[in-house]
Amino acid sequence: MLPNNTKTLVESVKEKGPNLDIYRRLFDSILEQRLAPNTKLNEQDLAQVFGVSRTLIRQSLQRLAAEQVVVMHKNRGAYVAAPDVVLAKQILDARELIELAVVELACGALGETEIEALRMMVALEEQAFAQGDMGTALRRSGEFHVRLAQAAGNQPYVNMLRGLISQTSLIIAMYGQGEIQCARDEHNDLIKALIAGDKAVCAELMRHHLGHLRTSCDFNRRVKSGSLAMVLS
Amino acid sequence: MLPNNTKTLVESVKEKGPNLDIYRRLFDSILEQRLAPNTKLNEQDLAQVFGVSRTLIRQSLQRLAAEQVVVMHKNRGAYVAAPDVVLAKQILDARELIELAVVELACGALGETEIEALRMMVALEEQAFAQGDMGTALRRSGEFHVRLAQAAGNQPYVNMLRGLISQTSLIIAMYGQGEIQCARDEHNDLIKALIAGDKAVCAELMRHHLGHLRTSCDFNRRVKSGSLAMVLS
DNA sequence: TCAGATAAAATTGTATACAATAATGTTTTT
DNA sequence: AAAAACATTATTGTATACAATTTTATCTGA
Repeated sequence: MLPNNTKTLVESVKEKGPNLDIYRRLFDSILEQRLAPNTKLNEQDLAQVFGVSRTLIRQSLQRLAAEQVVVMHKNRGAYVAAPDVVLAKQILDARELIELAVVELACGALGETEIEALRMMVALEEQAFAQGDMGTALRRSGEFHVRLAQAAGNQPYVNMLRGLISQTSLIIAMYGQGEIQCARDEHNDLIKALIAGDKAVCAELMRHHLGHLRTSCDFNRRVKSGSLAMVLS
Repeated sequence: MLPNNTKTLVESVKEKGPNLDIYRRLFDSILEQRLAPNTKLNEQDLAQVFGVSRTLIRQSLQRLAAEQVVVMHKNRGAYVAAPDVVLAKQILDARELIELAVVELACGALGETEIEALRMMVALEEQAFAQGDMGTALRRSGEFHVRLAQAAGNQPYVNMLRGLISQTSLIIAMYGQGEIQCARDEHNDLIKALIAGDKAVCAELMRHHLGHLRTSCDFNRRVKSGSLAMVLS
């Protein structure tokens, strides 16, 4: 059996507003890295934590599985996904493809409202970072990118990117090291460039931004925390 | 109320091998356009048709909804998705983005096994077409593209493309006119070009191929069949 | 006759109960 | 003591039961 990280799971999810639905809370918990890759997601435990029946828990888990944030093994339950090195690189490639397309669309085409919203997201991200809440900062960093895709005005891009970004969180959790957030000003730079409207510059900024992500990962290292438990199981 | 296309639904889904699971059968039924956009998917009816409880039906519907093939309205049930003109264009744009990336990866990099598999898919598609089974032909056409993405070796591309292709089926059902399949030889041409290994040629072929899709759609026309029922509901 | 209100039916949403499978612990055998 | 076989427990998979909501049908009053 897994060394009981079930309790950790429970505690990491509790004490939040009761308004957010179960899916969202699980999703955010994973994005904020309070649920490590390979963590087993026991249905009954989660049902108790959230105060609902297993029915709703299963719905959420299945939706997360459809997004590749969770993997479900038949008759053996759900686990936080843990992309291997090969998949991790594919995810980052795919993300770059989408993000460059987004930037292409958004460049010089942002309305005042959208610009304001993006600036707000950056502010929130920096605030979380300043408070040392890295999990929230990471999640908000992702939300910035999703918001940008929304501003670009292509719904499939938004959907696809959302999935890729959540998987990026998993990749960072597994292979990340050092200061991933060190380049968070880049979001502000990107906004400026998008307003300026030079597509080549925007694309280069985004490429550079995502490049940081790659270089901050050590794909040689054997995976982090949760996975050990998985191996021992 | 909707003019009872529930019976149509039932008949369109029945008489298939019992091995395929429910999700797959629903998915294929939509891809083969036996379930028109906006068709209501009644849970109890489906449960009876498939001989299972609503539990499994709901699981399948929720998964289809996660893939945007079905939309679920709270307390009002599931309907086959019916992308509007704006979304339809976004979907085709997104599909082109992914497909071009796939072609870029696959160009000159296909193994003998993959080539053989792709040729097989084309043969199956043509066979269905020859037999006048347009639904199956359309589905297999999509499967060819998915198979190509698999051969390209990037899993996220496969996942994203799968969703986009299924939505393309809906777009064709709603806006398509004339001979969509008229250019089905293009799949064979594409295979040849991929083997030859000229990326520019491959990209151009794919662009052209997807261009056919756009030109075969009339986005001015008001949507087809099912949607009227939706309006009347 | 038609609009609105009210009652009945149908449909979806959630919880619970039971079945099937896997994980764990104990006993038995060598 | 180690390994295999069995029994027990825990967990997931599916069906059913009940609650909430919406839709349809009926009734009422102008």
